[in-house]
Amino acid sequence: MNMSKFKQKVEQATKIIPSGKVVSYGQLALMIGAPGAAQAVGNSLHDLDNQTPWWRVVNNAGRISTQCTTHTAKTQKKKLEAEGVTIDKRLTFDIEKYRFRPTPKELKNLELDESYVEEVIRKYLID
DNA sequence: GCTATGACAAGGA
DNA sequence: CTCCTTGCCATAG
Repeated sequence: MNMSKFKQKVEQATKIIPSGKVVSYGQLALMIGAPGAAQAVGNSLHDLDNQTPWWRVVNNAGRISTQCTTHTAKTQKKKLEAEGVTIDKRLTFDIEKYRFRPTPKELKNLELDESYVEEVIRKYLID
């Protein structure tokens, strides 16, 4: 299968998200070395199969925003709740409470150079 | 190579 | 807080 490097990284990054944790599309974009590609990330997730925990990726407002018919918001909510994430009826929740903050080591596994990793750390791993 | 599109993000009304 | 506009990036045609 011809999968672009971008998609491969999206898949890889998604798979390192622990159960019960979530990341935003923009955050995932940063994790794979594509700052600002939040929308492209969401687009790629749509193509990936169900082996990848796509439900752990939400928008930065702490809200489930998918309208996809095969990966419905209802399904995503259900899966997240099964992992311990509390979500209200408006499909919103406290994202900061569950946000996954990857370690430098995990980021390096995604084939990123160290200087970039440090920049991401400054932006996302600081308390 | 250019244009349109989309499971986004941030700021203004 | 919700709705709308503008900006970004990676694909499809």
